[in-house]
Amino acid sequence: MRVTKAKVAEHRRAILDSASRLFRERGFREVGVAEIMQASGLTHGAFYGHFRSKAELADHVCQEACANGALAWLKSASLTEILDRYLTPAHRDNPAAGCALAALGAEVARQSGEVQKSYAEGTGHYVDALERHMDDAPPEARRKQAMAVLSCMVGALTLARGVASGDPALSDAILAAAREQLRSHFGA
Amino acid sequence: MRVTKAKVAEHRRAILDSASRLFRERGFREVGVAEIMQASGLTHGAFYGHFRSKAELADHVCQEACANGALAWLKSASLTEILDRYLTPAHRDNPAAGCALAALGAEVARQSGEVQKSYAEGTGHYVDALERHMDDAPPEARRKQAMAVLSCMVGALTLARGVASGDPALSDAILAAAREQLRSHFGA
DNA sequence: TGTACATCAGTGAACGCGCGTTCACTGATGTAC
DNA sequence: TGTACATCAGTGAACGCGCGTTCACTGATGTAC
Repeated sequence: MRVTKAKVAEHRRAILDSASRLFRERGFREVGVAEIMQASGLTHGAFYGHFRSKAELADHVCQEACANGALAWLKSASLTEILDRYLTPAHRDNPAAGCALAALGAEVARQSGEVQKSYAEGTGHYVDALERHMDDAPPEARRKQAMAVLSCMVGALTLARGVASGDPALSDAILAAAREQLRSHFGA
Repeated sequence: MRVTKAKVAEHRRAILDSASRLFRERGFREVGVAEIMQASGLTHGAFYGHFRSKAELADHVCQEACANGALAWLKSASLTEILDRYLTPAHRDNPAAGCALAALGAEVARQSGEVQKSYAEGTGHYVDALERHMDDAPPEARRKQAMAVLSCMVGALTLARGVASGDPALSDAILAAAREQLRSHFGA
């Protein structure tokens, strides 16, 4: 049955949000259209009224997740605050609501050119945001420091997630070590 | 037709090697049994004479790739040599022959407990190997430094791969920045 | 403001393809005598 | 060492399930008068 224009927009938003969470949690391939629609409170077939294909949905999700992210917060918070929020067991254990760069990084390389563009732009923005916090360094070194800091953050989260079940203590230790090292080398 | 025992072992090795390359290059889900067998010079159906399932193959591949890796080399090389080999466009562009921690990290969390154990052990060994190179630090700090260095290496490679098509210059810059920062902070 | 009708978002079932897995068969290997 | 036979790795086709996609249908929405 037909539905209010407002409802249509609401449904589209619900699909994007469900997909964003599910994709970050389990990856593109492991999540089906049927599951996304169920999580959005709609039926399987309604999907194609909103998107042309699953790939198109993946494009939109990546663009939103990578481009927007928590950029405003990244710019206003201090580096210590950023590290204390990013490098935690809570973030590790909840990829669905976490950093898209870390969650989707490996899969992005196999997606469309659009997605890769979005991911690259998102990464660039993250570097920009971190660059502002590299206080005690000559200007031309700040960007390099920001890239190294972001690499360490993403890598620590990735490794911590990979070993979370197999060696929980190591997982916690990696997060703590990265946090400590980054703070002592780049912190205020 | 039946085949020499030596040939059987050779075929099993070929399957493991093909799968190891293909999985690192495109991920577990994106690579089919048929493709692995074709790359191994055998037919589709012969697979199940060697492994009980695709999941069992994934287990074995992870164990080999994560546990063994290039550990001997990691221990004998200097930190500068390690960084100069790991953080390069060549490594970025050839995941099939590259670091399993970086290539499989995101997917390992969705694999069996066996695989996760292997990944955790592999990560532990990498940390051990790097720890030896943290010369100018008190012993209790070396392990933390090693974990941060490994995080930065894996994260830089992941990010560089993610943005490789979307922003090639940024991709090269990330590798160079991580290499430079790690060398200046931890190098000999 | 009311009424009549065209539009179209959502439904639920069906389709078709790909992929993991199975199986009857083949013929070379390895073994028993 | 030779011969006869059982074993079994590999073949190629088929099966069946899951998933992305399509479609005829429904009935509420929004519009034209």
